[in-house]
Amino acid sequence: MTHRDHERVEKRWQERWKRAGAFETPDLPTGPGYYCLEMLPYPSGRIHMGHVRNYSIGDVVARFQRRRGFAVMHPIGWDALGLPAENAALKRGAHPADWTRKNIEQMRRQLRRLGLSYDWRREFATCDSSYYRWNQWFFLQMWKRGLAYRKDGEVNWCPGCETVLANEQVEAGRCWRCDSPVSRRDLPQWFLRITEYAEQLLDEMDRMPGWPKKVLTLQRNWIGRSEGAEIVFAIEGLETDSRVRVFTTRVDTIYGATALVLALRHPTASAIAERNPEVAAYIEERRAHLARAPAGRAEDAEKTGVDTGFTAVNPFSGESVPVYVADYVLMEYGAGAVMAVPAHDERDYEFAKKYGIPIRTVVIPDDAPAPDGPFTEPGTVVDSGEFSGLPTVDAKAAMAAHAHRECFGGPRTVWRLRDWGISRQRYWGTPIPMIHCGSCGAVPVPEADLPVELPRAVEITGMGGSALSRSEDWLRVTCPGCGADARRETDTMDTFVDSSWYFYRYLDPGNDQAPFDPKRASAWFPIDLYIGGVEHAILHLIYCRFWTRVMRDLGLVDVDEPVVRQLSQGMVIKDGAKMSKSKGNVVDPDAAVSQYGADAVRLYVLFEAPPEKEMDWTDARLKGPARFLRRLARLLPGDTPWLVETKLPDGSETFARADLALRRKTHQTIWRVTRDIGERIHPNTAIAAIMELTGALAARIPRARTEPARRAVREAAETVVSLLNPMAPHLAEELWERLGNSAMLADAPWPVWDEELLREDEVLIILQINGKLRGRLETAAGADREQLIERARQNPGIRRHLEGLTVSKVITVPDRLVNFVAR
RNA sequence: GCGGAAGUGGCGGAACUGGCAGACGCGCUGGAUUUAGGAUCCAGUGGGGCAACCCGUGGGGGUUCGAGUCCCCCCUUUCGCACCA
Repeated sequence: MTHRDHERVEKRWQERWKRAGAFETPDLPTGPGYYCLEMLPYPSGRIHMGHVRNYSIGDVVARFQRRRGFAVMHPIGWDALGLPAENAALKRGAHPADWTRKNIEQMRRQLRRLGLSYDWRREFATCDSSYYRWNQWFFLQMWKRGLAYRKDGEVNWCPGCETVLANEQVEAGRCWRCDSPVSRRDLPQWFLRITEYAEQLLDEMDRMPGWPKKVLTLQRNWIGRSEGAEIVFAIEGLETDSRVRVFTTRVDTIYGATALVLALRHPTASAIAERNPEVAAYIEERRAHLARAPAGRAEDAEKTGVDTGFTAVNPFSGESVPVYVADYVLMEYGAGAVMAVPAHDERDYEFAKKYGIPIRTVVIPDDAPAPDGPFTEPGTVVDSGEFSGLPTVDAKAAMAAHAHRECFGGPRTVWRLRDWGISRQRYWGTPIPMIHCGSCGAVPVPEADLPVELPRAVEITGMGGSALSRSEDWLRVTCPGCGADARRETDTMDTFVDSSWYFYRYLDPGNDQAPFDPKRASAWFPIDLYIGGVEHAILHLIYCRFWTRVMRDLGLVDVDEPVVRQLSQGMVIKDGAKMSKSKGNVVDPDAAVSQYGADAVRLYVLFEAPPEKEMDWTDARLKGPARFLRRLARLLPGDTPWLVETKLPDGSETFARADLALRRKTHQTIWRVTRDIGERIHPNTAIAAIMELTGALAARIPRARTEPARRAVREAAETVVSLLNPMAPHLAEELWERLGNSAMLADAPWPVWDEELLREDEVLIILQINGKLRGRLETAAGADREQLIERARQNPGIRRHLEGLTVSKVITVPDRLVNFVAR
């Protein structure tokens, strides 16, 4: 096989597979099924190396499991809604739909060139209304159950373009297009009540051994369960709404509370502001300031606040403490108010120092001296009435219980996770199926009217809000409730909605009665392996877990979790940096495939590093795997015509030592590769093992003159080709055929190893004195311990070093080592 | 600051439950073939030493007959989160 042959060979096999429908999967598996899934790509225009890596890894597993006898579900589709399509529309005037379709065409061609074993009949794009109508349907189900609701939410607002901006459109606090300073605005937004599932989502993670620890940790932190207590303080002299709840994880420090601090947006802060112009002015000034601040929080910003003049009663001590309004208290977390304990909290300490709030120590360290600043560790409670003398842990429990008894609070758990805001003021997304009616309010679109399709004729200007809000024909409807004139909701859904359940749709992409047939879901789910980039460790991988639970509660699926095993593959970088157009370090997969072939490119990305690690693309290294493939192609059958005629060993042969050694290597390699792919998902070491076997095979071929020798060679040759198939499928098929096999390798069963041949009969024993290597010993496996020690003593290295020493003990590991402990 | 992960030849990386450190590959050196090669083949390749040997998995301690692997402390690099009470 010459340099240029790969193109012909690869095209040939891609056509064969297609013609034979080799990778088409039945809707319901007849035997055991395996669902191998990779994250679907966004059709940005061209595939990049991250895709090549992701899909190559998935393809290895899919092809492997298929040959192991599973019905393998291995689909692909397009995450086709989203902002870039609108940006393209702005830049070059193409309609988002056309731009997207064109990109899909192009990228599909690129993926096909890689020889991936997808069942292409299941392909769909999330911008198909036949898909997103089910987003809408799910939304309506959630609305019915109170899982979807509308409330004010904060958005990035560009006053220049008069539009809402996504976070990534805000650059250093300014609009990416017109450079106006971006402010924040409260607008009504749609939310999904994911917090309802926070506890389940968190607890289940203890039972998800197939997920990377890293991902689980990220998700745990994101959900952020926090155990503490809620305590009610009464504000003195304020008639309306005078009770303020605070959340704390350190109730044990409550006797040290020397202030009550409210968030800027706290209702009580507003009530106070009505009476106190100074407070009102402060709140307004701060909120205006924060509105101008860049998206993301001002982390090291200096804390500011204002003394309201009001006081609140600490229900534990009965003491009155001043009430402040300050910018460091978050309205969205806990109760939106905190008790300030400067002696035992960094932030309160900083705040108290600045405003002269007293610092009162109520917890002392158990063994260390008290620190200069706040003491935030657990210790022993002091000066705290009846609770004095208790260790922190006990005080927490006792005080929370006390609060509960006395009806001014009690134990409470709060979550960092917020409800999922799905509203986007965009055109190219799933329209939220709601109608606003003057008399009925927000009314759901009747299910029979779904899908609410995106109007094709819109003008995308990037100004003046979403294009939908300017699409009068589309906007105007009659209210399904009262028949009055009404308007459609113009917000569209976050595209994370699309990717939260797409993998169910692959099972039944043509279904127009339901999102999918539950029988199919039950047959294929949970997904056995889900591969994608680490960047989705949190959002996508939590949303899709949430969605599956909602679907479970709707009775659509019978699993709690969608994914058994998750693999977060590392990024592909170049010269130590992320590939990007601006850096000009993008490697185009097509160019590499044209030069070296899909097999070589696949082999390279698989071989270069284990999947979960970052991988630095280096052109020069691609030569290694490419060279290996070329060498193999020359070797088989090459100038070894007898290879095609030779049979496989059938047990009747008597093998010479070298032939037996080759057979051992063959079977050991089957074992290793099976484990490396099937269990560890480390194609890199699988490939190394195959290369080793190839080396042994190549060395043996010219010496194989007897029939048994040739059979051993034939076995090794077939094995190399067969094991290589998941990684380099085209060349493997080609060589398999050249070796005289008529059936496709894709349909051939995965090789099995002979246990007998796994074991070496000759072993190398390591000889040590006090753990230091002093000699080696070749011997038959299973040698007797005493004999082994005797033979070890004869070893020149051992004899020399044992001279003058007394052996106190000999440690042996059967078939491995003899270690003399001597002094 | 909090939390996680990782530090092994010139480079990417191997090393199952503690038992030959450096598999496999890139690169490099020497040789062969070649008009030429950024093609191919053979041999070598952790460091030091003529050698026997000695030293080597970020640094320092420890456990063990034996540590890349287990425990403690430190350093570095990375990735999340970031006023979450």
